[in-house]
Amino acid sequence: MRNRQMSLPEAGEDKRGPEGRLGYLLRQAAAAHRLRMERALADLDITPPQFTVLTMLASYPGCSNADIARIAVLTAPTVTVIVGNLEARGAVTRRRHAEHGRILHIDVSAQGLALLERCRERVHALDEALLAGFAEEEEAAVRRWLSAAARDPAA
Amino acid sequence: MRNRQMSLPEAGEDKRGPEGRLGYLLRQAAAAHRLRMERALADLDITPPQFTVLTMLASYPGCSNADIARIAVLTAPTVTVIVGNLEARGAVTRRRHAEHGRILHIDVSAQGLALLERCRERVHALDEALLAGFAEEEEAAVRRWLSAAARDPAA
DNA sequence: AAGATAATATTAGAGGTCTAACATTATGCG
DNA sequence: CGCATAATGTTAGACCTCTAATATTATCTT
Repeated sequence: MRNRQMSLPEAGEDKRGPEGRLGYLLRQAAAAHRLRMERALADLDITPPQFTVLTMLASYPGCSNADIARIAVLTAPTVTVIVGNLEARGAVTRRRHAEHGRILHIDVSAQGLALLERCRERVHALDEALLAGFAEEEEAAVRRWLSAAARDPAA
Repeated sequence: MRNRQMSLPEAGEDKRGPEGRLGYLLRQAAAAHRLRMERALADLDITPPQFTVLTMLASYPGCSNADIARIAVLTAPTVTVIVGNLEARGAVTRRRHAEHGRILHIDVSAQGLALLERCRERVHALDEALLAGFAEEEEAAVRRWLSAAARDPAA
């Protein structure tokens, strides 16, 4: 049932090649990268968002749910879900702030640190692959563009 | 509770500026663009994925669930959800193939077409904004890079 | 013609993401 | 001090996305 009547386009053709709309291209590229990461991490039983949050927790130990939401540009409920899954998995633990009774500090467990190391190699390899065949000037343009697109999600 | 003990970074600083990891930048940029689209379309009661699928259905009328999954690079269950919501909303209708009893053809309703037109203006405006401040050479590099990143989600 | 293979559509289950609403705790102002 | 405001964490509900499994229908092979 490939091309029934009017020959549908293949992936990368038509509006979905380099001439397509930028927003569409951006979504496709991000979805493909997410899927590659998901599959690269699947046997370690960790998801890409969990890896991202775990990385931040390792960089800024003891920060709170709200802190993570701010630096990861996610909402508080989203972070609650991700940290909940990391906790259920044993990668992080939580403790109440000494004086501020409401705040919960999050710490990466030894098991979580070991897990993080194993993830890093694979994710970095995928990141490297994103640059294959591009000159430094092009890379600089891409970085500048992505940073600009990431700013002001509210605007 | 801004900077409690060790001064957490602001958005766009640290690993999240143009020097950050490309995969991370890509995710942030796509998430920001998705959120902008969500908010731009919210009052029309349609989501970005629904807009994407509706656009494809208008371009290739009468194609099936599986056709959409192929050209949008999504899985069949995902498309089932999105088309189901479009149908519940009255933007599309479905009919059985004349001879192939299993295939369901999807058609955009008049209401769906009118809706699509209203969406297009807003989405195109957001797409234009993605290019503000970038030269043609840079745009070409970005397009080439996004297309490369979007290829081979399985690899 | 009969059985094996492939394609289509759907359901179930898990996880991520948002908005809206709520409960709890800090902080600030009169 | 006491109340208003803000920050933190959570729950509820909706949607998108995946993998895995199932049912139905077409097609191919022998």
